[in-house]
Amino acid sequence: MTTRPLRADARRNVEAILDAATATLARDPDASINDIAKAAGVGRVTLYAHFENRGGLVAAVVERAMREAEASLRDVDLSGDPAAALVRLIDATWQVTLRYGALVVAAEKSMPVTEMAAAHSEPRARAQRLIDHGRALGRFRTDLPVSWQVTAMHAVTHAAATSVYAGELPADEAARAIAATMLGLLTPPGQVVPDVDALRVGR
Amino acid sequence: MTTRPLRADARRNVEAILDAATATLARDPDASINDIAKAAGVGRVTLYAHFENRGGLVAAVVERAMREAEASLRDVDLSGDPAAALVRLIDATWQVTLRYGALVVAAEKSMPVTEMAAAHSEPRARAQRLIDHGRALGRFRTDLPVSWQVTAMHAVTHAAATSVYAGELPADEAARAIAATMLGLLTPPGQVVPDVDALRVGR
DNA sequence: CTCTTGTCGTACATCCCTGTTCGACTTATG
DNA sequence: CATAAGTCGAACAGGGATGTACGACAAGAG
Repeated sequence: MTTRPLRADARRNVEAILDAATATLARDPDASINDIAKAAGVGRVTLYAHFENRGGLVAAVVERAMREAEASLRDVDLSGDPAAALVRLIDATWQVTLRYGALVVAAEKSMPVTEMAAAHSEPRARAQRLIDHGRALGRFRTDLPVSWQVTAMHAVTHAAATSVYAGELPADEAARAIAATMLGLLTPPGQVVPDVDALRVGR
Repeated sequence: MTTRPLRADARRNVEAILDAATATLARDPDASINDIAKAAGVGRVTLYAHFENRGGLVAAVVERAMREAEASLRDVDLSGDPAAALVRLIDATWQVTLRYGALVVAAEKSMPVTEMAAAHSEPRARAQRLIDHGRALGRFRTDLPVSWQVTAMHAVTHAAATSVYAGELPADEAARAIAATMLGLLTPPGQVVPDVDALRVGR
Protein backbone atom coordinates (compact mmCIF):
# COMPACT_ATOMS: atom_id res chain seq x y z
CA MET A 1 0.00 0.00 0.00
CA THR A 2 3.05 2.26 -0.14
CA THR A 3 2.20 4.83 -2.77
CA ARG A 4 5.16 5.44 -4.98
CA PRO A 5 6.86 8.83 -4.96
CA LEU A 6 5.10 11.75 -6.58
CA ARG A 7 6.75 13.67 -9.33
CA ALA A 8 8.49 16.87 -8.24
CA ASP A 9 5.90 19.30 -9.63
CA ALA A 10 3.09 17.24 -8.15
CA ARG A 11 4.63 17.43 -4.73
CA ARG A 12 5.05 21.18 -5.16
CA ASN A 13 1.41 21.54 -6.15
CA VAL A 14 0.18 19.60 -3.16
CA GLU A 15 2.09 21.97 -0.91
CA ALA A 16 0.79 25.00 -2.79
CA ILE A 17 -2.77 23.74 -2.46
CA LEU A 18 -2.35 23.08 1.23
CA ASP A 19 -0.91 26.56 1.75
CA ALA A 20 -3.60 28.23 -0.32
CA ALA A 21 -6.33 26.29 1.44
CA THR A 22 -4.94 27.27 4.81
CA ALA A 23 -5.02 30.94 3.93
CA THR A 24 -8.25 30.91 1.94
CA LEU A 25 -10.29 28.86 4.37
CA ALA A 26 -9.09 31.06 7.20
CA ARG A 27 -10.51 34.05 5.39
CA ASP A 28 -13.72 32.32 4.36
CA PRO A 29 -14.71 28.92 5.71
CA ASP A 30 -17.10 28.50 2.80
CA ALA A 31 -14.57 29.26 0.12
CA SER A 32 -15.24 27.16 -2.96
CA ILE A 33 -12.82 24.55 -4.24
CA ASN A 34 -12.42 26.78 -7.23
CA ASP A 35 -11.24 29.69 -5.10
CA ILE A 36 -8.71 27.51 -3.37
CA ALA A 37 -7.41 26.05 -6.61
CA LYS A 38 -7.07 29.50 -8.14
CA ALA A 39 -5.30 30.80 -5.04
CA ALA A 40 -2.90 27.90 -5.38
CA GLY A 41 -2.31 28.73 -9.03
CA VAL A 42 -3.66 25.36 -10.06
CA GLY A 43 -6.59 23.98 -11.99
CA ARG A 44 -9.57 22.70 -10.12
CA VAL A 45 -9.12 19.29 -11.65
CA THR A 46 -5.58 19.08 -10.38
CA LEU A 47 -6.82 19.66 -6.89
CA TYR A 48 -9.20 16.74 -7.21
CA ALA A 49 -6.31 14.64 -8.45
CA HIS A 50 -4.67 15.02 -5.05
CA PHE A 51 -7.59 15.19 -2.66
CA GLU A 52 -10.61 12.97 -2.76
CA ASN A 53 -13.12 15.71 -2.05
CA ARG A 54 -13.66 18.83 0.01
CA GLY A 55 -13.68 16.91 3.25
CA GLY A 56 -10.43 15.21 2.42
CA LEU A 57 -8.80 18.54 1.68
CA VAL A 58 -9.81 20.29 4.87
CA ALA A 59 -8.91 17.20 6.85
CA ALA A 60 -5.43 17.29 5.33
CA VAL A 61 -5.11 21.00 5.97
CA VAL A 62 -6.17 20.75 9.58
CA GLU A 63 -4.05 17.69 10.16
CA ARG A 64 -0.96 19.44 8.90
CA ALA A 65 -1.75 22.53 10.97
CA MET A 66 -2.21 20.47 14.09
CA ARG A 67 0.98 18.53 13.52
CA GLU A 68 3.03 21.69 13.15
CA ALA A 69 1.33 23.39 16.08
CA GLU A 70 1.90 20.40 18.31
CA ALA A 71 5.57 20.39 17.37
CA SER A 72 6.02 24.03 18.39
CA LEU A 73 4.22 23.71 21.68
CA ARG A 74 5.35 20.33 22.83
CA ASP A 75 8.50 21.34 24.60
CA VAL A 76 7.59 24.58 26.33
CA ASP A 77 8.95 24.50 29.86
CA LEU A 78 6.00 24.88 32.23
CA SER A 79 7.95 24.42 35.46
CA GLY A 80 9.41 27.10 37.69
CA ASP A 81 7.75 30.44 38.34
CA PRO A 82 4.18 30.19 37.02
CA ALA A 83 4.07 33.73 35.74
CA ALA A 84 7.26 33.27 33.78
CA ALA A 85 6.05 29.93 32.48
CA LEU A 86 2.83 31.58 31.42
CA VAL A 87 4.74 34.10 29.39
CA ARG A 88 6.72 31.32 27.74
CA LEU A 89 3.60 29.38 26.90
CA ILE A 90 1.91 32.44 25.50
CA ASP A 91 4.87 33.36 23.34
CA ALA A 92 4.82 29.90 21.81
CA THR A 93 1.05 29.72 21.51
CA TRP A 94 0.91 33.11 19.87
CA GLN A 95 3.08 31.99 16.99
CA VAL A 96 0.88 29.07 16.07
CA THR A 97 -2.31 31.05 16.60
CA LEU A 98 -1.19 33.78 14.27
CA ARG A 99 -0.64 31.22 11.57
CA TYR A 100 -3.45 28.76 12.17
CA GLY A 101 -5.95 30.38 14.49
CA ALA A 102 -8.36 31.65 11.89
CA LEU A 103 -8.16 28.38 10.05
CA VAL A 104 -9.07 26.33 13.06
CA VAL A 105 -11.98 28.61 13.83
CA ALA A 106 -13.09 28.25 10.24
CA ALA A 107 -12.72 24.50 10.31
CA GLU A 108 -14.86 24.22 13.40
CA LYS A 109 -17.89 24.40 11.17
CA SER A 110 -17.10 21.72 8.63
CA MET A 111 -15.47 19.29 11.01
CA PRO A 112 -17.05 16.72 13.28
CA VAL A 113 -17.30 18.19 16.78
CA THR A 114 -15.41 15.30 18.28
CA GLU A 115 -12.35 15.96 16.14
CA MET A 116 -12.37 19.62 17.01
CA ALA A 117 -12.57 18.79 20.67
CA ALA A 118 -9.60 16.50 20.27
CA ALA A 119 -7.66 19.21 18.50
CA HIS A 120 -8.26 21.65 21.31
CA SER A 121 -7.92 19.26 24.20
CA GLU A 122 -4.14 19.04 24.15
CA PRO A 123 -3.48 22.81 24.28
CA ARG A 124 -6.24 23.20 26.85
CA ALA A 125 -4.71 20.51 29.03
CA ARG A 126 -1.36 22.24 28.82
CA ALA A 127 -2.82 25.55 29.91
CA GLN A 128 -4.74 23.89 32.68
CA ARG A 129 -1.64 22.18 34.03
CA LEU A 130 0.07 25.53 34.18
CA ILE A 131 -2.83 27.22 35.92
CA ASP A 132 -3.14 24.41 38.43
CA HIS A 133 0.54 24.78 39.17
CA GLY A 134 0.20 28.52 39.73
CA ARG A 135 -2.82 27.99 41.95
CA ALA A 136 -0.99 25.46 44.07
CA LEU A 137 1.66 28.08 44.68
CA GLY A 138 -0.93 30.73 45.55
CA ARG A 139 0.06 32.85 42.59
CA PHE A 140 -3.10 32.50 40.50
CA ARG A 141 -6.63 33.25 41.55
CA THR A 142 -8.86 30.40 42.67
CA ASP A 143 -12.19 32.19 42.82
CA LEU A 144 -13.10 31.31 39.22
CA PRO A 145 -13.45 27.93 37.49
CA VAL A 146 -10.22 26.75 35.91
CA SER A 147 -12.07 25.76 32.76
CA TRP A 148 -13.29 29.32 32.44
CA GLN A 149 -9.81 30.70 32.81
CA VAL A 150 -8.56 28.38 30.12
CA THR A 151 -11.41 29.43 27.86
CA ALA A 152 -10.74 33.09 28.50
CA MET A 153 -7.09 32.56 27.70
CA HIS A 154 -8.03 30.93 24.45
CA ALA A 155 -10.46 33.70 23.62
CA VAL A 156 -8.00 36.48 24.33
CA THR A 157 -5.39 34.84 22.14
CA HIS A 158 -7.85 34.54 19.28
CA ALA A 159 -8.94 38.11 19.81
CA ALA A 160 -5.35 39.20 19.47
CA ALA A 161 -5.07 37.36 16.19
CA THR A 162 -8.23 39.01 14.91
CA SER A 163 -6.94 42.35 16.10
CA VAL A 164 -3.69 41.85 14.25
CA TYR A 165 -5.49 40.78 11.07
CA ALA A 166 -7.58 43.93 11.35
CA GLY A 167 -4.47 46.05 11.70
CA GLU A 168 -5.44 47.35 15.13
CA LEU A 169 -2.58 45.71 16.93
CA PRO A 170 0.98 45.42 15.58
CA ALA A 171 1.96 41.76 15.34
CA ASP A 172 5.14 42.22 17.31
CA GLU A 173 3.32 43.80 20.24
CA ALA A 174 0.68 41.11 20.36
CA ALA A 175 2.53 38.54 22.44
CA ARG A 176 3.31 41.11 25.08
CA ALA A 177 -0.26 42.38 25.12
CA ILE A 178 -1.63 38.88 25.52
CA ALA A 179 0.81 38.07 28.28
CA ALA A 180 0.03 41.28 30.14
CA THR A 181 -3.68 40.70 29.77
CA MET A 182 -3.42 37.13 30.93
CA LEU A 183 -1.32 37.96 33.93
CA GLY A 184 -3.99 40.36 35.09
CA LEU A 185 -6.60 37.78 34.35
CA LEU A 186 -4.99 35.20 36.61
CA THR A 187 -3.79 37.30 39.50
CA PRO A 188 -5.83 36.81 42.67
CA PRO A 189 -7.88 39.71 44.00
CA GLY A 190 -5.93 41.42 46.74
CA GLN A 191 -2.64 40.62 45.07
CA VAL A 192 -0.39 42.83 42.99
CA VAL A 193 -0.35 42.37 39.22
CA PRO A 194 3.18 41.41 38.14
CA ASP A 195 4.94 43.43 35.49
CA VAL A 196 5.08 41.66 32.15
CA ASP A 197 8.22 43.20 30.86
CA ALA A 198 10.20 42.05 33.86
CA LEU A 199 9.24 38.50 32.88
CA ARG A 200 10.00 38.90 29.21
CA VAL A 201 13.53 40.27 29.41
CA GLY A 202 14.81 37.21 27.64
CA ARG A 203 13.22 38.15 24.34
CA MET B 1 -44.38 56.08 1.41
CA THR B 2 -46.18 55.28 4.65
CA THR B 3 -47.11 51.62 4.32
CA ARG B 4 -50.58 51.03 5.62
CA PRO B 5 -51.08 48.82 8.67
CA LEU B 6 -50.59 45.07 8.30
CA ARG B 7 -53.32 42.68 9.17
CA ALA B 8 -53.11 41.15 12.65
CA ASP B 9 -51.94 37.70 11.58
CA ALA B 10 -49.42 39.23 9.22
CA ARG B 11 -47.89 41.24 12.01
CA ARG B 12 -47.77 38.12 14.14
CA ASN B 13 -46.01 36.22 11.39
CA VAL B 14 -43.43 38.91 10.88
CA GLU B 15 -42.58 38.70 14.56
CA ALA B 16 -42.46 34.91 14.46
CA ILE B 17 -40.14 35.02 11.47
CA LEU B 18 -37.88 37.53 13.14
CA ASP B 19 -37.73 35.42 16.29
CA ALA B 20 -37.12 32.23 14.39
CA ALA B 21 -34.44 33.84 12.26
CA THR B 22 -32.71 35.20 15.35
CA ALA B 23 -32.53 31.77 16.90
CA THR B 24 -31.85 29.80 13.73
CA LEU B 25 -29.17 32.09 12.33
CA ALA B 26 -27.45 32.12 15.69
CA ARG B 27 -27.20 28.35 15.52
CA ASP B 28 -26.19 28.24 11.87
CA PRO B 29 -25.30 31.37 9.92
CA ASP B 30 -25.90 29.49 6.69
CA ALA B 31 -29.35 28.26 7.61
CA SER B 32 -31.59 28.20 4.56
CA ILE B 33 -34.63 30.39 4.19
CA ASN B 34 -36.62 27.20 4.28
CA ASP B 35 -35.25 26.27 7.69
CA ILE B 36 -36.11 29.69 9.05
CA ALA B 37 -39.60 29.61 7.61
CA LYS B 38 -40.21 26.18 9.05
CA ALA B 39 -38.88 27.24 12.43
CA ALA B 40 -41.31 30.14 12.32
CA GLY B 41 -44.16 27.80 11.46
CA VAL B 42 -44.71 29.59 8.19
CA GLY B 43 -44.46 28.82 4.51
CA ARG B 44 -41.40 29.88 2.63
CA VAL B 45 -43.49 32.00 0.32
CA THR B 46 -44.96 33.90 3.23
CA LEU B 47 -41.51 34.82 4.33
CA TYR B 48 -40.80 36.28 0.93
CA ALA B 49 -44.00 38.25 1.18
CA HIS B 50 -42.53 40.16 4.12
CA PHE B 51 -38.86 40.31 3.30
CA GLU B 52 -37.44 41.10 -0.07
CA ASN B 53 -34.67 38.53 0.08
CA ARG B 54 -32.18 36.89 2.38
CA GLY B 55 -30.23 40.07 2.84
CA GLY B 56 -33.32 42.00 3.76
CA LEU B 57 -34.24 39.43 6.37
CA VAL B 58 -30.90 39.34 8.14
CA ALA B 59 -30.73 43.11 7.98
CA ALA B 60 -34.09 43.32 9.70
CA VAL B 61 -33.09 40.75 12.29
CA VAL B 62 -29.85 42.49 13.11
CA GLU B 63 -31.48 45.89 13.15
CA ARG B 64 -34.06 44.74 15.66
CA ALA B 65 -31.41 43.10 17.79
CA MET B 66 -29.32 46.23 17.77
CA ARG B 67 -32.24 48.44 18.63
CA GLU B 68 -33.14 46.32 21.64
CA ALA B 69 -29.53 46.01 22.72
CA GLU B 70 -29.03 49.75 22.45
CA ALA B 71 -32.08 50.32 24.60
CA SER B 72 -30.74 48.14 27.40
CA LEU B 73 -27.30 49.64 27.38
CA ARG B 74 -28.07 53.26 26.80
CA ASP B 75 -28.59 54.33 30.35
CA VAL B 76 -25.91 52.48 32.24
CA ASP B 77 -24.28 54.87 34.67
CA LEU B 78 -20.60 55.06 33.78
CA SER B 79 -19.67 57.74 36.29
CA GLY B 80 -18.27 57.28 39.76
CA ASP B 81 -15.82 54.59 40.74
CA PRO B 82 -14.56 53.06 37.47
CA ALA B 83 -14.41 49.53 38.82
CA ALA B 84 -17.98 49.70 40.02
CA ALA B 85 -19.08 51.26 36.74
CA LEU B 86 -17.30 48.47 34.90
CA VAL B 87 -19.27 45.90 36.81
CA ARG B 88 -22.50 47.71 35.97
CA LEU B 89 -21.64 47.90 32.29
CA ILE B 90 -20.70 44.26 32.19
CA ASP B 91 -23.89 43.16 33.91
CA ALA B 92 -25.93 45.01 31.29
CA THR B 93 -23.75 43.92 28.38
CA TRP B 94 -23.93 40.33 29.48
CA GLN B 95 -27.69 40.22 29.19
CA VAL B 96 -27.74 41.38 25.59
CA THR B 97 -24.79 39.19 24.64
CA LEU B 98 -26.48 36.12 26.00
CA ARG B 99 -29.47 36.82 23.81
CA TYR B 100 -27.90 38.22 20.67
CA GLY B 101 -24.22 37.38 20.79
CA ALA B 102 -24.31 34.29 18.65
CA LEU B 103 -26.52 36.02 16.15
CA VAL B 104 -24.22 38.95 15.72
CA VAL B 105 -21.25 36.68 15.29
CA ALA B 106 -23.22 34.76 12.71
CA ALA B 107 -24.26 37.90 10.91
CA GLU B 108 -20.70 39.14 10.66
CA LYS B 109 -20.30 36.89 7.67
CA SER B 110 -23.24 37.89 5.52
CA MET B 111 -23.22 41.56 6.34
CA PRO B 112 -21.18 44.32 4.76
CA VAL B 113 -18.17 45.02 6.94
CA THR B 114 -19.08 48.68 7.27
CA GLU B 115 -22.44 47.88 8.82
CA MET B 116 -20.90 45.48 11.28
CA ALA B 117 -18.37 48.09 12.28
CA ALA B 118 -21.20 50.54 12.84
CA ALA B 119 -23.05 48.01 14.95
CA HIS B 120 -20.06 47.49 17.17
CA SER B 121 -18.90 51.07 17.30
CA GLU B 122 -21.43 52.28 19.83
CA PRO B 123 -20.77 49.60 22.46
CA ARG B 124 -17.06 49.93 21.81
CA ALA B 125 -17.21 53.66 22.33
CA ARG B 126 -19.03 53.16 25.58
CA ALA B 127 -16.42 50.76 26.86
CA GLN B 128 -13.68 53.05 25.74
CA ARG B 129 -15.15 56.02 27.58
CA LEU B 130 -15.23 53.97 30.74
CA ILE B 131 -11.66 52.79 30.34
CA ASP B 132 -10.44 56.31 29.63
CA HIS B 133 -12.18 57.45 32.76
CA GLY B 134 -10.53 54.73 34.83
CA ARG B 135 -7.16 55.55 33.33
CA ALA B 136 -7.50 59.21 34.13
CA LEU B 137 -8.03 58.24 37.75
CA GLY B 138 -5.02 55.93 37.73
CA ARG B 139 -7.20 52.92 38.36
CA PHE B 140 -6.75 51.14 35.03
CA ARG B 141 -3.52 50.16 33.37
CA THR B 142 -2.10 52.38 30.66
CA ASP B 143 0.63 50.13 29.34
CA LEU B 144 -1.59 48.55 26.71
CA PRO B 145 -3.54 50.12 23.83
CA VAL B 146 -7.09 51.08 24.80
CA SER B 147 -8.41 49.56 21.59
CA TRP B 148 -6.86 46.28 22.58
CA GLN B 149 -8.45 46.37 26.00
CA VAL B 150 -11.82 47.03 24.45
CA THR B 151 -11.31 44.16 22.05
CA ALA B 152 -10.27 41.84 24.84
CA MET B 153 -13.34 42.84 26.81
CA HIS B 154 -15.51 42.05 23.85
CA ALA B 155 -13.76 38.74 23.30
CA VAL B 156 -14.07 37.65 26.91
CA THR B 157 -17.76 38.44 26.92
CA HIS B 158 -18.30 36.38 23.79
CA ALA B 159 -16.24 33.58 25.23
CA ALA B 160 -18.49 33.55 28.24
CA ALA B 161 -21.53 33.25 26.03
CA THR B 162 -19.95 30.36 24.15
CA SER B 163 -19.02 28.77 27.44
CA VAL B 164 -22.57 29.06 28.69
CA TYR B 165 -24.00 27.64 25.48
CA ALA B 166 -21.58 24.74 25.83
CA GLY B 167 -22.73 24.14 29.38
CA GLU B 168 -19.31 24.73 30.87
CA LEU B 169 -20.30 27.83 32.77
CA PRO B 170 -23.63 28.32 34.60
CA ALA B 171 -25.43 31.32 33.15
CA ASP B 172 -25.93 32.96 36.51
CA GLU B 173 -22.23 32.83 37.31
CA ALA B 174 -21.20 34.26 34.00
CA ALA B 175 -21.59 37.95 34.74
CA ARG B 176 -19.51 37.61 37.87
CA ALA B 177 -16.82 35.64 36.04
CA ILE B 178 -16.62 38.22 33.28
CA ALA B 179 -16.43 41.08 35.72
CA ALA B 180 -13.73 39.38 37.76
CA THR B 181 -11.77 38.59 34.64
CA MET B 182 -12.07 42.10 33.32
CA LEU B 183 -11.05 43.69 36.57
CA GLY B 184 -7.84 41.73 36.47
CA LEU B 185 -7.41 42.62 32.87
CA LEU B 186 -7.56 46.35 33.54
CA THR B 187 -5.69 46.64 36.80
CA PRO B 188 -2.25 48.24 36.41
CA PRO B 189 0.82 46.12 37.14
CA GLY B 190 2.00 46.90 40.63
CA GLN B 191 -1.54 47.50 41.83
CA VAL B 192 -3.84 45.25 43.77
CA VAL B 193 -6.68 43.51 41.95
CA PRO B 194 -10.00 44.63 43.48
CA ASP B 195 -12.45 42.05 44.72
CA VAL B 196 -15.42 41.64 42.43
CA ASP B 197 -17.93 40.57 44.99
CA ALA B 198 -17.37 43.70 47.03
CA LEU B 199 -18.45 45.67 43.98
CA ARG B 200 -21.47 43.56 43.17
CA VAL B 201 -23.22 43.56 46.52
CA GLY B 202 -26.15 45.39 45.00
CA ARG B 203 -27.27 42.46 42.96
C1' DC C 1 -71.60 38.81 5.55
C1' DT C 2 -68.43 40.46 2.05
C1' DC C 3 -64.30 41.91 0.43
C1' DT C 4 -59.68 42.64 0.90
C1' DT C 5 -55.44 40.93 2.67
C1' DG C 6 -52.61 37.43 3.62
C1' DT C 7 -51.25 32.42 3.52
C1' DC C 8 -49.88 28.08 1.51
C1' DG C 9 -48.31 24.28 -1.73
C1' DT C 10 -46.59 23.33 -5.86
C1' DA C 11 -44.06 24.17 -9.53
C1' DC C 12 -40.50 26.52 -12.17
C1' DA C 13 -36.30 28.97 -13.81
C1' DT C 14 -31.84 30.16 -12.31
C1' DC C 15 -27.66 30.12 -10.24
C1' DC C 16 -23.65 28.20 -8.00
C1' DC C 17 -21.00 24.49 -6.25
C1' DT C 18 -19.49 19.77 -6.40
C1' DG C 19 -17.32 15.92 -8.38
C1' DT C 20 -16.25 13.39 -12.78
C1' DT C 21 -14.80 12.46 -17.53
C1' DC C 22 -12.32 13.35 -21.66
C1' DG C 23 -8.62 14.46 -24.67
C1' DA C 24 -4.83 17.52 -25.69
C1' DC C 25 -0.91 19.35 -23.79
C1' DT C 26 3.40 19.88 -20.76
C1' DT C 27 6.88 18.46 -17.75
C1' DA C 28 9.87 15.50 -15.04
C1' DT C 29 12.63 11.44 -15.09
C1' DG C 30 15.48 7.67 -16.78
C1' DC D 1 14.74 11.79 -26.34
C1' DA D 2 11.07 8.80 -25.24
C1' DT D 3 7.79 7.53 -21.93
C1' DA D 4 5.13 7.87 -18.04
C1' DA D 5 3.19 11.16 -14.84
C1' DG D 6 0.93 15.19 -14.18
C1' DT D 7 -1.73 19.35 -15.69
C1' DC D 8 -5.41 21.93 -17.86
C1' DG D 9 -9.83 23.62 -19.87
C1' DA D 10 -14.15 22.49 -21.27
C1' DA D 11 -18.04 20.23 -20.58
C1' DC D 12 -21.44 17.36 -18.05
C1' DA D 13 -24.70 15.57 -14.45
C1' DG D 14 -26.35 16.17 -9.92
C1' DG D 15 -27.92 18.56 -5.95
C1' DG D 16 -29.36 22.37 -3.22
C1' DA D 17 -30.70 27.09 -2.44
C1' DT D 18 -32.76 31.29 -4.12
C1' DG D 19 -36.41 33.94 -5.79
C1' DT D 20 -40.83 34.09 -8.62
C1' DA D 21 -45.57 32.85 -10.36
C1' DC D 22 -49.96 30.87 -9.88
C1' DG D 23 -54.24 29.57 -7.99
C1' DA D 24 -56.89 27.75 -4.10
C1' DC D 25 -57.90 28.78 0.36
C1' DA D 26 -58.32 31.06 5.23
C1' DA D 27 -58.85 34.91 8.16
C1' DG D 28 -59.26 39.59 9.67
C1' DA D 29 -61.65 44.34 8.95
C1' DG D 30 -65.61 46.99 8.25
